[in-house]
Amino acid sequence: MAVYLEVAEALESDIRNHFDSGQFLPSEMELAERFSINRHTLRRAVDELVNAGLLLRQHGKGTMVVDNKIEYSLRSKGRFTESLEDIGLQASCEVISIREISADIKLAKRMWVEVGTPITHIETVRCIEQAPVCLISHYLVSHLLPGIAQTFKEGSLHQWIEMQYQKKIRRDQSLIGASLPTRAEALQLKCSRSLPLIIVRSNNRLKESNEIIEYSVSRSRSDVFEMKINPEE
Amino acid sequence: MAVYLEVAEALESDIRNHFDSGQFLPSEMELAERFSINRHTLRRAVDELVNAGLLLRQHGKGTMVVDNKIEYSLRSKGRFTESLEDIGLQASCEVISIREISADIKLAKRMWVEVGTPITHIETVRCIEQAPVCLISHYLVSHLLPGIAQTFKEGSLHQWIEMQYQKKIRRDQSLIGASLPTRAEALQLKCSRSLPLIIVRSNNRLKESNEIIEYSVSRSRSDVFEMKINPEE
DNA sequence: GAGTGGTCTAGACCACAGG
DNA sequence: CTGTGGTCTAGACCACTCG
Repeated sequence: MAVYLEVAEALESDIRNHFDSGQFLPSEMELAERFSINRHTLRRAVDELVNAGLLLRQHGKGTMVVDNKIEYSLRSKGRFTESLEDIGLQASCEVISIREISADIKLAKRMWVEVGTPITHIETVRCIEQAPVCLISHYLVSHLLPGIAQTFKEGSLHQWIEMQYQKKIRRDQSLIGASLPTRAEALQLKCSRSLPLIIVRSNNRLKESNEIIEYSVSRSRSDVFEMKINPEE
Repeated sequence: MAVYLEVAEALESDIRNHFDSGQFLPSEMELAERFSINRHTLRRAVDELVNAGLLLRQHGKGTMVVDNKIEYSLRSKGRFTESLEDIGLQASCEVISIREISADIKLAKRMWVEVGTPITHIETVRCIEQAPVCLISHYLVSHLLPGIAQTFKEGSLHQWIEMQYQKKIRRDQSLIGASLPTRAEALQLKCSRSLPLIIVRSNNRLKESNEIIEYSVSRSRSDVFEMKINPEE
């Protein structure tokens, strides 16, 4: 068996036993010395664990452990099955950012509004036991929700809207896809870049007027979530 | 930009232009000389294309081109949006295998049948313009569909069942997830192991008796498909 | 045996993060 | 500035395939 594979295995059990998620490994130099191998060989071993999703390299900073015991406890529960009615609607632990933007041509098309329409862009993250599991981008038609950028702080955005604005929201069609996370997404979700995300894009309308009020894109860890569809016939 | 990335790009267009699927590349030594770089750097470049699914290394033999031009024509059309009613139900070009098995504990649980119940397991592949894009595993309750293993050859399995057995089928709940392909799946779908698949698991029942007649698992290329959900309210 | 890819070592320098 | 990971080069030897 190749040296780098043996080192990878040894390293993995070291990490499982002595490291928590978010911690940084010793430097490549130090690890190479510890295993009495060349740095290149050590790197090859680390490559294995990076590909497996256990480690995340950060240029100039170090190599972080990203697979953690929390994740195990999540996994042991099995994957969440999330009713589609809730996706993008339910309690989001935390707001990451709120920005006022105006619709570019792509967004305008998706939301059926004019190019340049003022949009409130809210990024949220949903956590389970402190572990981020889902990122959601909400694009809201600003003039239908005056002041929301100032007032909304946390929790369920849709509940907030229904409470504060006395508006009922209706879920429109959704599209479900999958892709690998960007570097930024992997960092935010504290996961490997080789863990697929489930992407759900959906439009939401006002129940009365049928106007589109929101377009949202959610990106959920596929090791945690599974989307449930109930045909209503 | 790193040398190995530039070489990877140059190599890729070389391959697209001058190589067919199944052909072997010149040796690493020769390629390294041709690009005036070290063999290690050349290998790093080839790594990229191997990961991308364009090349396949074979120890002692050489490096083979495994990509197909079809993939491009698919991509250029954009992704299919597939109505959920169709997933796992619609025409499957080709049957890969048909086997009679008996339900193990896992399958029995999913299908709500007794352990040991005879099941007909049909593997099919859906193609678009000769390119495989979706693998489907059908698990059918054998005694409800006598002789299906002998008679079904190709096309839509569900149409076949409705025609031959005069039974109406009703889609039950579905679960949608995502994961990376196994080695075997990547080979069958002629795609890279880093292209996520969309996994849809669903049960189908007889419309009249409400008995479960089928459990199916489909695995679709996420660069080709996107699943559409219409809320029916 | 000749030729291919696979691994390991060694040393150098670059690019990025953070004090 | 220091320390980290990222890249490139160079040379050696091993393991596999095939004639």
